[in-house]
Amino acid sequence: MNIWLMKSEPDVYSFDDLKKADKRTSMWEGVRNYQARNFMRDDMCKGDVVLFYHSNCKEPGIVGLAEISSSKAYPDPTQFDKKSNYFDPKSDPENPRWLVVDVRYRKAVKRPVTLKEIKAHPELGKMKVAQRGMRLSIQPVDKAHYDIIQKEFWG
DNA sequence: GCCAACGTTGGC
DNA sequence: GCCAACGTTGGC
Repeated sequence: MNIWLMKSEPDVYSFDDLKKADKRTSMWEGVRNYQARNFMRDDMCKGDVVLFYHSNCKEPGIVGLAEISSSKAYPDPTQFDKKSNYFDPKSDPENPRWLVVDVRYRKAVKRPVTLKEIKAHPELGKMKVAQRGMRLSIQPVDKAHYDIIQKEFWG
């Protein structure tokens, strides 16, 4: 089982939005970065754990736990939707460039694990998300880091 | 709102 | 294939 950190801007799609979604599940649409796409395509498995991270907001940090609920990645419909912000005219419908997975809500944290705390923590500070200039929106998480978060924040 | 860091694009 | 210019991300 893999563990992932997935970023979302709460103004665009928050952890609460996922909770309120039909079946508490949503397509993770709009990924337009090849490295992140490749994680979805090559490495994600149904049941993988997801740390849901709020970015570009007042208090960035991990706000909840989710899981991958599709058995594999599949084409992102928004790439072909001219009205979508995620429309990509260069993507060929015969060979779609961008993929999604389904993500299902699991539970909220007792309190958010803020980026500030992550950076200040001797171990968690080593997480990718804490590193300077780290913009990747889907990141693998070490089990050791997940265990710490689980112990200290889900208790 | 600022701006550093990064990924992508496109001319050459 | 190089690299400058550009657009985006995302913390602050």
